[in-house]
Amino acid sequence: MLALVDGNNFYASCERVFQPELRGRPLVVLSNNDGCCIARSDEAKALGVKMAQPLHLVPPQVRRQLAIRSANFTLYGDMSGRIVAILRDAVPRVEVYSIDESFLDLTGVPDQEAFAHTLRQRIHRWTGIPNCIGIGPTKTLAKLANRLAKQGNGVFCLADEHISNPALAGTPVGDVWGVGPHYAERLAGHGITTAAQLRDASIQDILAGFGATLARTVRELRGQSCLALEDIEPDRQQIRVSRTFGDPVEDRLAMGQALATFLVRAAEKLRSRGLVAAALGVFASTDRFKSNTPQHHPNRVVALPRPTADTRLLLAQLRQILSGRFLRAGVHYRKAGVWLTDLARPQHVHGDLYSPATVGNERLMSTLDAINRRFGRGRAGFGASGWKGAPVWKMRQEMLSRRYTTCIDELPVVRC
DNA sequence: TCTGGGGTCCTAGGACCC
DNA sequence: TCTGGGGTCCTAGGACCC
Repeated sequence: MLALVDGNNFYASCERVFQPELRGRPLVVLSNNDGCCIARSDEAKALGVKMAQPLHLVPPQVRRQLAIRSANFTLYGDMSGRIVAILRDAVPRVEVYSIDESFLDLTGVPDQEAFAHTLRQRIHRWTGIPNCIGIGPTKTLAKLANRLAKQGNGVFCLADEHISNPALAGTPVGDVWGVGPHYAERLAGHGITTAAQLRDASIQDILAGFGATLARTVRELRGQSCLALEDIEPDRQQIRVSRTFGDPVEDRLAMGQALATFLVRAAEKLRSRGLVAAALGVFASTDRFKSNTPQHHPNRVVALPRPTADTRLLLAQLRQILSGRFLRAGVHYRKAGVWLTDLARPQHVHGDLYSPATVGNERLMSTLDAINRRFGRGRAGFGASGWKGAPVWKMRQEMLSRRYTTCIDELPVVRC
């Protein structure tokens, strides 16, 4: 049996831990650049705020009632780590599925429901994050059980004998993990609108009409495990860093500095995972919502001469891309990003007979990383990123809370 | 005025091989 | 009039996830 532990309204709950005045109030957390609502407290959901709804499309009378925060991923990432530490202490095998969800292998746990109740309370007490736990024989059923737990008392078990129970008949098919809006609509055309109907559909029909992924979901709903617990995280295939700018950027120099900043960050992520990249991609785009202005969406991928994790070599490639006709003069770009692909462990890279398989100065990079780890991200950097004050391309974050758990100057103060 | 960021997997079709 | 069969690899696009 597997358990899925999920933080309730996770980002909103993280904000509430350190800002008690937000408790009981309708609260939304916005995406980067203060664009969309990506987390909502129960009270905000009750007011009708939708997931990923742009804030400016929330009706003014609703918006007036909302407490609003900019996304504070530094805080959420740290809170997530605390929860994972509790989980790893409780069971040997944990798969961290996302920032607020983990799968647990409950093999060997005698009374699983009692265990889940205890664990749930411990997480709440030790971190302040309310959470729910779903238990089921497959990941898909554990996900579904988690959803049912949220409607009930925080823990729900979909044991084998219950897989045919009314819970699945009462669950819209679109709420099943792996069924998105597009599939849900097409399934409805086949008369399948509930989880129970999907479970009972013909595997052949689903395979032919929707492909292997959804057929696997059907099997999982029947209690046949098709998705293993991945407690050893597989290596990334791609690392991407991109941002929407607070204001459109026309200036080539500013665009170059923005892209260099993203690339520096991507290379840090690459090294932190012990990988090298063999290809670099760069893109930029104009505001797709402004159809009356000139649109341009340049996108280029280059193979690197040799795989590397050296920021300087990557920046040299970026410079080369930008020296061509990548950007157009006079165009206002709204978003840009870089991605590193064809990732590999350096010891697995094939070289040729006469030259090293990978290139780059590892000692220099690890020294740089050590400095930034110790003194804060960006303390030592590269001229290409720009250095004179706040960049013109910075994102909008007008309601950002403090880094309560990761910055010594921003710790919460308790008075009594 | 204002619309996120970062991932994965699968499939169909084209190019190419013998 | 007549034009095979079987395979791999790559890529773009679509679907999904949080």
